Amino acid sequence: MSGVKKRVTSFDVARAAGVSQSVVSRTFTPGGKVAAKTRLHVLSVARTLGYRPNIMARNLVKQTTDIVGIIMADITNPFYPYVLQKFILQLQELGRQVLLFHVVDEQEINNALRLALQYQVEAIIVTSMTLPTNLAEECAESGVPVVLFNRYVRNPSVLAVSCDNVKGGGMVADALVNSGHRSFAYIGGKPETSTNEDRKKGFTERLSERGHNLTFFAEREYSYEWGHEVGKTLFDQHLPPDAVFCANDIIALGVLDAAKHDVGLTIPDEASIIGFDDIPMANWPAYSLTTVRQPVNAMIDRTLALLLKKAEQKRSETLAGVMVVRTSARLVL
Amino acid sequence: MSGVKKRVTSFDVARAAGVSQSVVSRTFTPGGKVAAKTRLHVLSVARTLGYRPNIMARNLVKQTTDIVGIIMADITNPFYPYVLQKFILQLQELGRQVLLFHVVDEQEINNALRLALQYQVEAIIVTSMTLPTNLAEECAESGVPVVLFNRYVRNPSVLAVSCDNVKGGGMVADALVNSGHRSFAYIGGKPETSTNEDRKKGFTERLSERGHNLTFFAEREYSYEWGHEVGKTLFDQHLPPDAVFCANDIIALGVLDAAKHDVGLTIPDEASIIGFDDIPMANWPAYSLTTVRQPVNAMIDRTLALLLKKAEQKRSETLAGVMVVRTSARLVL
DNA sequence: CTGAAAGCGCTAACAC
DNA sequence: GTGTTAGCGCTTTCAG
Repeated sequence: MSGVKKRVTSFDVARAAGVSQSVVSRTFTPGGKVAAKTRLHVLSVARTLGYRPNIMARNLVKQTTDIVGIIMADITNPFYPYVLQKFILQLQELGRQVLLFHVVDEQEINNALRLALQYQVEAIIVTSMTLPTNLAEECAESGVPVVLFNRYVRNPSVLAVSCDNVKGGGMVADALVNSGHRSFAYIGGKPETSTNEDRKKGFTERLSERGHNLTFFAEREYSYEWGHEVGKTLFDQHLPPDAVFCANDIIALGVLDAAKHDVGLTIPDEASIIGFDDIPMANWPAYSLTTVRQPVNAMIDRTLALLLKKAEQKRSETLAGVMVVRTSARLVL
Repeated sequence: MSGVKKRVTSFDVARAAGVSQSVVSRTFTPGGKVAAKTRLHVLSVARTLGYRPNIMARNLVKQTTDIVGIIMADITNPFYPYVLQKFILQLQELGRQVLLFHVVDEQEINNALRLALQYQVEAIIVTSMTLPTNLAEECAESGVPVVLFNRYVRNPSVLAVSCDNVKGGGMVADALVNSGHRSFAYIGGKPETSTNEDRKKGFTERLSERGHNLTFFAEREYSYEWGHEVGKTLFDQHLPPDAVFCANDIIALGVLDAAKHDVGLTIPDEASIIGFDDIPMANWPAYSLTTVRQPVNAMIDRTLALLLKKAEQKRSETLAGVMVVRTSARLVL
């Protein structure tokens, strides 16, 4: 009624229960040594007073936090909500909470990181962004482990977990060549990102090993709009490619829609389109997108292991993806 | 190298700079009164030592937090990533951070809420879930404002911001009836949720005012899979409805795919399908879904106002949605 | 303008 | 078992 309620502290409970404050503290500490009846009494007094232990105060004295910072850029790409959900669920099970930072561009990662550090997070996960080396070192110095998810940087001191994108690109090239395709396009995402570079590299290198080249190449960002836009120009050429590999699914969906709905092609008869990630929409009948599935669960597990398991050798990891064959590409297996 | 780095505290900086600890504190306090040259000196010492103010400690003494808790269930529904992103961006601008809780079912909201409270959050946003009344009161008692986003409960003491779903359902009914449709289906989401009940209510009531009834009705959950499944049985009837209103877009997309790809109907010629939300995919050419757009930005603004603006009359709000006409429904305007 | 001192709410020895 | 005491790192009077 009258403005801010005063907080109920362990002292209040102690006084009301006729015990010392430490007894209250012990009552709320998992292994705390308190006589069974005392504990019950304290608990009941606490309940009637509406007492809740202040975790922040606890964290302060324990010199630790159970908060993990997640810095995320691309949250509207359907790949990430699942990732985020899974991270949170796992972390919650491990007794951690998630402080989520959303950054719009790479500049801001700087601030986000600093902020996270100020909140004394126990560890930091950075998704779909790279870290300037100096920043990485700053984190290392402050003793807060940082792991990049789905990206990596050259510097081996920055831990990262990602899919084997080079291999993934190679698998796509092989499948396409094996099935008799003859002209190949690569539609990339954001330039200079490790995912984009590696998928492109894996694809083109395998292609040339098999005696083929790219006939079309473009890259800009990881979005449906970009895929849709470039798809329209791509298939408008007088001799469009018969195989298109897109840096991720959301781009591929845009390309697919351009091919089918804007240009009027029959897919996969007139062109094969393949993506990367295996987002939920890839399996929708409107798309039925052939793609390379990232081993998300395993990637998340490894990320958490690198972040929170104390006794383990820590080094970056690359997990293999698996090809998911649907009907957006004409593949003979 | 050697395990955990010791934290650098304001005392360390003070000692190294030859000043008192309070000077260091003031240096890092926005309006702090410190001689310009002292501040510069402290700042430089702080930098070389790698000092970062400990926000948790500050929060403890200031008896406030700049952390807002968001409790979210449906994060993989494409409607929510945008909502989440927007909330975070706005909150970050207001100098707040977001502690994100993901709950799988309504049971867990209990825990999530309690946890959030223990972390001394300044305010709590609950999306797409309702609050048992007792919980709501507990929050009120602890003085932490809670706002439901996109749901509400009868109890007027629980603040909520949502779209005018009754009106939205009515708009859809009107549009459909006006355009000569004759048999109407409602595919709902999760039963007993205010969104589902209100959209259904608005739709069916307006329908009956106009002399029509529902010929088909089903509800289960807000998911593509549900829409897809029910869509297949719906259109497999010998006299399927010519107008289908779905509780949200993601369901509608499933229904649409069932109609087009599983049953082989031509949309909108053989059936009109309308959704609710206006998620990004609704505008993709593969779907071109006619829908009711929720005024998300305004809803978010109002939510934050209710949560953080101190001097304002607080009561639940309902904002009007707007019909977005695309091509999944045969509408004459 | 600067320093000393008193907490914020809690945990963790250390005695009893 | 329980109480006492000393902090965790910081802000904030209150003197100087």
